[in-house]
Amino acid sequence: MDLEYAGALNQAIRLLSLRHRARAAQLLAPLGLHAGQEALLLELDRTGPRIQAQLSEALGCEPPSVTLMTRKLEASGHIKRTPDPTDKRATVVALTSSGKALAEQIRQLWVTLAEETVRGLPADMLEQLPGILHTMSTNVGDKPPA
Amino acid sequence: MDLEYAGALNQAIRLLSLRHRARAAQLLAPLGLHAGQEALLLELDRTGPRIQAQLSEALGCEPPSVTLMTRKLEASGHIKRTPDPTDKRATVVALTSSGKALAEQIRQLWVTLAEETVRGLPADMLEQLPGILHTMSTNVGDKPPA
DNA sequence: CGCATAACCTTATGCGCATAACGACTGCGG
DNA sequence: CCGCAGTCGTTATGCGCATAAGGTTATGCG
Repeated sequence: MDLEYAGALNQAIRLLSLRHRARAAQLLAPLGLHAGQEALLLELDRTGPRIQAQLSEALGCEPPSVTLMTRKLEASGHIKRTPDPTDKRATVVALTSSGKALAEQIRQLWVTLAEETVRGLPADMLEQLPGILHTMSTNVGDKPPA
Repeated sequence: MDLEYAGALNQAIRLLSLRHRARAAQLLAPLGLHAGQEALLLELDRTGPRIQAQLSEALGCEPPSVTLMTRKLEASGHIKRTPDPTDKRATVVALTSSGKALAEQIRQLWVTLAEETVRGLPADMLEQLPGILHTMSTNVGDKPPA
């Protein structure tokens, strides 16, 4: 692999990360949300109440991050945290009604963001793109099987 | 645009961002670097000494971030910050010899990271990929011309 | 020439993410 | 039944990033 290609690729991924996240933050700000929180709300809306460990897995971030995010979203009134009756270690996280409403708005914003992001790309690329991105994620992200 | 497609796309970008950055951090840790610092060193190595405002522009992050990163890299001995003789507001940032050596190592690691990232993708996609990513960055990132 | 505006940097503060270290609980093997 | 490894969550700490506000120097315009 070429030094120049590798640099261009990594730099492109880094820039896309920064800008996509920044744009998401702009769109989410009117809803009173910070970038990253939307994923948690969408996941809960998609699958129903879940344990924090499951959220951590689904969101691709570590348990301490989930602890803080859930605390803040609870303070904002969008989720509710209750002790799991069957496992005294765990706490289940569920959407409140305001959280459900917010999830719906986020989905609309995400259409806007996605359209904006892929503007000008050929149609056949649009088909492949999610798969490509997913492949790269798993290539670079799967836990060491130890 | 489809709600489902938009969700998948944004989620894929978010996950790729997290994992690619996390993997970069793993690779950079043995060099004593944190993710994000490598871009600054590579930029300096590519273009020579620069003003912080130029770095801010090149890296795609805000001036306060550059201030902190440069302070820490200076504390690590990899760069040197000196007042600009022709503009008393500005400070020019230059690589030290240890910084130059580090930049070379980073370039090697980036080949590793890039190869890992695109593993399994078809060759014609590899050609288009940097352009695609760049297009998405600029789509979502250009400053409002205000 | 003088003054308002703009550019460069810094400080303060806050969020999302990470790792490390810890206490609480579960559940399995002896 | 008990002890111990593994799981769930939390706290503490640190980094990269952001925005907001302020100080200093440069510059362009009347």
